[in-house]
Parts: sequence; C-alpha cells; structure tokens
Amino acid sequence: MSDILFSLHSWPQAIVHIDGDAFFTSCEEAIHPELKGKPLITGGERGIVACASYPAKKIGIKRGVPLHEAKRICPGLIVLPSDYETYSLFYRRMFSVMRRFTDQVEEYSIDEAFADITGMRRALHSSYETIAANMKKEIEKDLGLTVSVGMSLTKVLAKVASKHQKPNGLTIIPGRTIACYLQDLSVDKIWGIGRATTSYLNKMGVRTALEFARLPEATVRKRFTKPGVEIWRELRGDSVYPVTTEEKSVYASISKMKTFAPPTSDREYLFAHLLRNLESACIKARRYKLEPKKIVPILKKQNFDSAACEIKLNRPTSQPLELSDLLHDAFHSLFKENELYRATGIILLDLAPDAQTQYSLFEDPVVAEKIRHLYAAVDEISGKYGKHTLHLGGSHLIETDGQGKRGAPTVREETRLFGETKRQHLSLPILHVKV
DNA sequence: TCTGGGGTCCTAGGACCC
DNA sequence: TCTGGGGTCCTAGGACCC
Repeated sequence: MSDILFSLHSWPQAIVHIDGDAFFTSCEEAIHPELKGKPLITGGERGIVACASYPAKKIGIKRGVPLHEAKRICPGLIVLPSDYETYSLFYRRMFSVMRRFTDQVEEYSIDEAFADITGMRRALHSSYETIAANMKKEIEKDLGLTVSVGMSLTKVLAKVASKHQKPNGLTIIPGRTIACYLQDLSVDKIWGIGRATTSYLNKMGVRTALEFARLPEATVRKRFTKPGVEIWRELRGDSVYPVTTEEKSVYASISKMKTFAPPTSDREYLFAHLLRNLESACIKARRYKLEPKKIVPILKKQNFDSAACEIKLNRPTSQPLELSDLLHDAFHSLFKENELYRATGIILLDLAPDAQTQYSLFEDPVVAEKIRHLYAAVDEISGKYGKHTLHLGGSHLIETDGQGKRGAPTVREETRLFGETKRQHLSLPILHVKV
C-alpha cells in the first residue's frame, strides 16, 4: 500500500452515486403494493424484458430475455408494459430529493444520479457519510422504493461503491480503503471499460482493478488513449470527471436502427428498410421540433461490421420527402453487390430547433412550405391511425415483411407503379396509404 | 452472451490550406 | 514540378453506456 493516493485520510472530493434497484419494477410496486415480492417484469410492449424485479432475477430472468422464454421459466410471471411517463415522475422526484442536500446533482440516466457534496459538511452539520445515508433514507421515504448508494472520491469509485452492495446498499470508500475494494474487482466491471479494453488489459497481464490502478503512469500514458488514462486516474482517487449539472439539451442525435432476419443482399429491400428508418427518425425529430443538418445512413453487415457515410444538407429538414433522393445516392455508394446485410440504420445529426427556415435562392419556397404542411397532416393522421399509416412509396417494400412475401412479384408490381426514374420512384408517388 | 436499440464521446487519417 | 512541414477541419468507425 505504498501509493500516496491510496492512503488518504481526508476527502478532497466527496462524490455520491445513486442507483435505483430494479427501478422500473420498483416504481410499479410503489404504485401497486400488492405486487411487492412477486416475480414481475416490465417490457411487455417490446417482447423482451426491460427490467426484472429481484424475485424474478433470482429465478434467472434477466434484462433482454425474450418474453416467451421468461414465461417458460416462470409461468406465474407478472408482465407489465414499460410506462416511462410514470417512471419519469419517480426519477424527477429522486433528483429533487437529492437537491435538498446540494444543487450539484447530475441526472445521469433514468435511474442513476451523481451528487458532488464536497464542502457541504458545515452547511448540513453532518459528516459526508451521514449526508449520503440521509439522502438514501429520504429518497426511500419519499419514493417508496430502495436505492443503492455509493460514495467515494471520484465518479468512477462512487460507481464501484454503489455496485458493491445491491440492492439497498450503502457503501463508503474513503481513500485509505480504495485498494481493498479494487483488489477483487475484475477490470471489466469498471465503468468505462468494456470488452475491447478488458481483453487488451488481460493481454498485458492485468486482471483486477487494483492491478490496473497500480500500473506506472508512464506505462498508462504510453499504452492508453484519453479515456483509459482518465479512468486510471479516477481509480486512484484523482477526480477528473466533474459532476455536471447543466440540463442535458434535448438530443444531440436521433437514431433508428433495425435488424431483420434473415440477412439479405436485396438492394430494393434494403433501401426500403433504410427509408423506413429515416421516416421513423424524422417522426421523432418532428415531435421534438428538431431538424438535422446531417444524416448518416448505416448498413450493418452480417459479420457486424458497418458501413456508413455522412450526408450534409444544404438546409436542415426533417421531411423524408426532401431527403429521399440524397439518401438514395448515399445508399448506392455504400451498398456492395455480394454482401449480406443484417440491419440498416439512420442517425440524424447536428439537430437544431426548427425555427423559421431560410430557403436558398434557387429553391421554390412554395413547394417547401407545401411539404411542411403535408407532413403536419401526416403526423396528425398517424396520431389517429398509427405510425407510418402514410409513408413514402419507396419504403413500402417492408410492409410485406413478416409474411414471408419479401420481394414477391406482387410487391415489385406495386413499386413499378411508382415509376421508372429515380425521381419518380422516390418522390412523385409521395405517400402510400397502409390499409 | 451466438449478439436489440438508442445514445455519447473519442480518434486516426484524409483533405485542404498556408 | 517536386519538395517539406504544420495546422485545422472533417468523417468513418470504434468503444462504451444504459
């Protein structure tokens, strides 16, 4: 234990991490107490388990498990749809409880938060340990559910702490005990270290968090990039990640990705899929009144490699009708004839609020305005009759998906109606009504 | 883990410009 | 025309998170 930082007795920083215990199901139990203690999951709407209660976890039902599999394991399983509206009431409540102690609160995700309570001992007349314990107590009292709390010198160590005992844990890691908590922790359990870095570290002979933290600085700087160096410092109690309190601006990007089976190299089918993803992403963008300056189409190959490129727009728009030609060109530069693909995706980037658009000199503002009105109507109809009730002709091929009719002659017949040239094919038929 | 979906951030290398 | 060197900006892809 010769390392200076590992023998600290003071608190240069005091960071708290709070992690909801099976948060979605716990919210449900808080509202419906009769569900408490039963095997319960949310995620019914998507066909996979989004969150499993502890009794369900105990019998082997984990996140991501298909619903039918979960029901096979536990026939009496209670399945609920994920109700994000309700859960968001709970997590907002959790953040506001934390703000009674300090305004340095970071809303990290729907069930996790950080708080920087450095310097709050005098104001709150308590030790850091007591502040963390009180936060936990008040959250449980106000929300009616339990959380796991960790406190240490840095965000990475606070995460180690909150994970150390779950559910309903309270773990404090002061400087002098850091080494004890790291010695049995394998590197892949560290926040920010994933599969790639784990196998890299293992090849270096480093298996535990402590072994990583004890590497000499020169070695770390030589063999790792910025994120690696930062995590190494955080593990040693040297705080580099600040608790950020700014409200997260709505979205930096919006993406839609979809896998289909079996993998295919059917050009038309793939493009239809890509176009459908564009429509889905644009629906979300319009809902948040955002418009992208760039769009990125992605083709995911069977071996999980992906090909992508960036399309710059000369004017931000979230109207697929104005993007389909560009997307078509990009698609053909990405697509390779003899390649099998398993998924397509779209990312909308550089999102800005859809303020009054400046039309370029050569554009017909009347047409652009018409398209805007058209999509206002499309959104209204979708609100009534369901998403994609009206969609681009070019994305229509995938409508037969699931009935095993992909690429069937009738479908091609239908697309032929849309015309021969690219322009007509993509734009003129405009919308196809799903019946 | 025989592999879903939606996000964020980082970086190597190319393009372009003195 | 070939040469160097250095800076900035952009983009495709990787890694990671929940």
